[in-house]
Amino acid sequence: MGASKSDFFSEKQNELASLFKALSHPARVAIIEYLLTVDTCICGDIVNELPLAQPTVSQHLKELKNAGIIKGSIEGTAICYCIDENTLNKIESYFSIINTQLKNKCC
Amino acid sequence: MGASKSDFFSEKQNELASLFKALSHPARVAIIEYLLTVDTCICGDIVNELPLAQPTVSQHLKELKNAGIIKGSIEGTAICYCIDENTLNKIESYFSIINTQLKNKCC
DNA sequence: TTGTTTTATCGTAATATTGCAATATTAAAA
DNA sequence: TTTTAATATTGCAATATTACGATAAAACAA
Repeated sequence: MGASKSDFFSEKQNELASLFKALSHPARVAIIEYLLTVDTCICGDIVNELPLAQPTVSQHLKELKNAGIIKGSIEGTAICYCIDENTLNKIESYFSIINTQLKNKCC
Repeated sequence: MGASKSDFFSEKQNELASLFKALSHPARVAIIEYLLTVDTCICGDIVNELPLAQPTVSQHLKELKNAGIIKGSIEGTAICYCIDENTLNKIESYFSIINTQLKNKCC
């Protein structure tokens, strides 16, 4: 096969897996970290920050946007990208809950 | 191509991407969540919890183990699996730092 | 209009992932 | 030793991902 049997898992599990998949490439981690280093939303120049061709970066940005991890707004010829704080807060909460539950375990 | 150009990114970015990749499949999210529902490490019976064949589950467990997200110890014929608290704490810290930094941003 | 800049999409090649049947391995039980 | 049970490995087919050249689309400038 090759297609994951997502029908057999809960919607929440699939959503979480999608979020992690969006972050599962070093280029996309690098994009997030670059967006963090600047004080405002970034219009243009993300392509110049990465060692990848423009169509490749565009594809990675699309995946981050589809997953809801970043937001993009058109600003003339350029597009301004921001991290979606809401989504990242949700991810932190998820791990926070896991780690709280782990406190009472054996290992 | 198809291979990611990991040489062009930092070691930390590659490590993070690997962790997220390990969590990027609903079956592996389900495994983590199942390990959380029990009070001790689980010996055996992970295969019965998932709608996947035994070799497939074994492969998913291997990926989680290689990423350092779970630990497995041999216990007779069975293998006992636990979540690696250390790794999950690191992931939470990562998002905690990101979210703190996001507090001072525009969007 | 024509040109320029920026980003997206298409098409395609290379590689990776997913899933499972068949089989192997390992350790305990009979 | 032989059997049984649990997990791992191999091999392979189906599908997904990654990367980029070529090209398109959108918005502004001259």
